[in-house]
Amino acid sequence: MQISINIDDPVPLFSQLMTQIKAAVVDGHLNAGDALPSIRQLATDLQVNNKTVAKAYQLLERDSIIQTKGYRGTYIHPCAKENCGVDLSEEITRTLTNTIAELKDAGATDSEIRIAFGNVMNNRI
Amino acid sequence: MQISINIDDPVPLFSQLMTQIKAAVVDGHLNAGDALPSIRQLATDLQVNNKTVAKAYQLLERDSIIQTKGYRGTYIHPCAKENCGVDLSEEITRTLTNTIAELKDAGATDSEIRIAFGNVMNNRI
DNA sequence: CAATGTACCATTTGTAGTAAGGGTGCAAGT
DNA sequence: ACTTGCACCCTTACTACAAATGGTACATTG
Repeated sequence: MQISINIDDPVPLFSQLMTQIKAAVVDGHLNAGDALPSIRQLATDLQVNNKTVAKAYQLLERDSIIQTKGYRGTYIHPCAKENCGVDLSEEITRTLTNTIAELKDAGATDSEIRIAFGNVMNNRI
Repeated sequence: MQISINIDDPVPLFSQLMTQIKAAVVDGHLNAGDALPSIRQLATDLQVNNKTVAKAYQLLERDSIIQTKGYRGTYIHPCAKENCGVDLSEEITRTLTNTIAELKDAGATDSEIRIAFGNVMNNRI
């Protein structure tokens, strides 16, 4: 598995990581059950912080692309290939687009929507 | 009509203005058809910028609390009293609360929701 | 003990948005 | 001429957040 990180790329490092691991899965370079390097290992190899790799791994696990087994390491999820097609962030964008369109139709200002959004996200309702 | 602005109040000036005008409407101090001071006039009286008053007036007109008739001045909307009960910002908050709850149930991260929201609001879809 | 994922503390940098102010100009009606 | 609302320009604070980094510590298993 070859992973390369480009610091000059405006795409966040953790996002580059996720993209490349997903790509390796769909290409077949990584298959169900394959072991991934540990967080510390990969972070050292790529010269990035542990937490950057940890973040990518966390999101990949949430998307069921990988499986972390605690002290036993991290492996490719049995259903990784199928789950690569499911892009949660696209779903989020679609849902929000619809909701925001509704609000604007109702006469809401961009600013008002932003303020209300901030309040909801911070539980200051 | 008495309007007082408190600069030390964390509530934005334009928001204080809106609140007080609405209050005057429900109290009966301002009735349908009554004339409001012009933007420049009120701004001078309260020692605030024209644009601050203009912003309050714009939002009040959108909420059908007042009616601006161009060069002829600004007046209380015929249905002002009824429309004071309709708080659009509450509606916005309710709608967003529901949508965001759905997204979180689906496994979305706060950060992801924020990013997606920002993209949608800026048409960078 | 070594390695694993994970959780917490913290910081810095850059970006984006609100709120408010200052200014200048324009079309429309009196 | 004068006033009206409204449209742009630009600037200043302030706040919130993302991204990344640093360090320390934990329980677990081999």
